[in-house]
Amino acid sequence: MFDPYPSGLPLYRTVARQMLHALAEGEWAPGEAIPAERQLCARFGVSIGTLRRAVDELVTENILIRHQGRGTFVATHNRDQHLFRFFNIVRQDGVKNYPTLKLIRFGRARAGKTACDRLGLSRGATVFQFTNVLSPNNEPTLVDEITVPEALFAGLTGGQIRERANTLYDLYQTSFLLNVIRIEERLRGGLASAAHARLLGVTCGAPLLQIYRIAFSYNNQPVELRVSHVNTANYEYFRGDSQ
Amino acid sequence: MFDPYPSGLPLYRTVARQMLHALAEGEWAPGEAIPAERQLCARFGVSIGTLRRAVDELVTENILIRHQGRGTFVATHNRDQHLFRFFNIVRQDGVKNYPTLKLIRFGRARAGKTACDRLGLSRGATVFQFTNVLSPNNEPTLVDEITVPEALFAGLTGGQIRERANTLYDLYQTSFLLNVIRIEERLRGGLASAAHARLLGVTCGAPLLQIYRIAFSYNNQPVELRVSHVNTANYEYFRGDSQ
DNA sequence: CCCAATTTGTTCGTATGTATA
DNA sequence: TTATACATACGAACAAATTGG
Repeated sequence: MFDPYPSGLPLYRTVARQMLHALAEGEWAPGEAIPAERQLCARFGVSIGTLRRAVDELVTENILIRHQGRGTFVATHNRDQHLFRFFNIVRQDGVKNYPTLKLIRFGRARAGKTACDRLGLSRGATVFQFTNVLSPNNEPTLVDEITVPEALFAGLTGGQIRERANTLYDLYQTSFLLNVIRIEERLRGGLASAAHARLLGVTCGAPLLQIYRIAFSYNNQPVELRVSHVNTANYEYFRGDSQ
Repeated sequence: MFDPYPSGLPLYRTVARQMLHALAEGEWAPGEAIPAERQLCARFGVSIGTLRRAVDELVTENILIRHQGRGTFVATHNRDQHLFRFFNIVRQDGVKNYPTLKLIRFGRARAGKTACDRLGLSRGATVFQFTNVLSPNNEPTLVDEITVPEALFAGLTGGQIRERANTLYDLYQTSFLLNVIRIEERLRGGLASAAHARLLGVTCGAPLLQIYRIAFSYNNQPVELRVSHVNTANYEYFRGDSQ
């Protein structure tokens, strides 16, 4: 059998990569339990210690979740602990409230230059573009302009976005088998355009926080480009911990 | 001997806390190697596996650094890998360049209400306040307004800040035994005041990125409050990874 | 250049504890 | 209660990197 993982790596890391491969292939689906440790030891031909270390890696990356006595599960985007992992806007008094979401626009277009670069698309590729207004505590606070490749999101409709039961990333996960496991964000200060001012209920030229996000799935595949404009009069972007 | 760490915790965690205690007491100084694993096993009366797990915790928190064949060292703020751990401003073309720093103001005052709250000070406590302009690539880009408690920084002078060889946090570490190991940041959009506009070479009312930072040492002790105003015309705040 | 001592890194396995179904 | 699963703790054996002679 072909071993796609060059040696020279520690055994626990090659096991982790093999598990990542199984996840990317959809062998283990989000929300489901993966086989028990002993079975995985047999499958990969390693000791319990080595296997646990491999699983440790995927757990610290928030790809797997362990529950003592129950099993090890593929992380999903519909668990409360994870709702705020990719939503860093909190009210200045510290209140965390998941926002309501209103779809303003949905369309299909050819990707621009930056979208091609950021999403790794070839020129002329088509994308879906849509705009959401997010309102924590029913206060319109963010405008999200989102771009995703049609190749990965075949058949996506505005109705799916409107009628989704959980977060957008849960929709990506359940309907398109795309698991967002990592994001990169770049933040700047900016001024409200007329359109953004209207959507957020501020004056044109008011200061806004701008966030440029790329969301990645397995194998560092970019799946979403998102530009957010945030009214930080009563809210702020919070970053805890280090790293 | 009194055990300050209540049981019920796993053994490896109590060992990690005891090591943290030794670090906070200054028994192991920044840049120095801590005793070898076997010696630590003897000292704490645990097996090699348990000790390594305790060390693992401090390594993932960037408090210790392991080097195979050499030893385990207390992390410092003057290593290249760590220079950018707490400096997240990069040029939009991706170039990372450590900035030159110019001290604009240095003074001593009574802490205001927010400073007392954030730094855990009692009313009327005195603080040092100083202002820096940071210029990556010799372009004035950030204004940092910094507040630190006099109780922790006894004798701090503007000269020390000007003549420091490395980063500010290296000065905190070497001169005041304060190790910044974690930060919290809150970001907002704002407009340039006249003073900030002059320092950054922008027009009054230009959009700026505002960063409110609290820096923590061991035991979650806050040691510094910092408000940054960033001109993001050519630079941006970058956040990689997840967590 | 090689050798030996030291130190951390990896892999193995066993035994026991704790949580869940 | 019982069975299963993950969590903790122990320690042996060997590999790999570093240092100093």
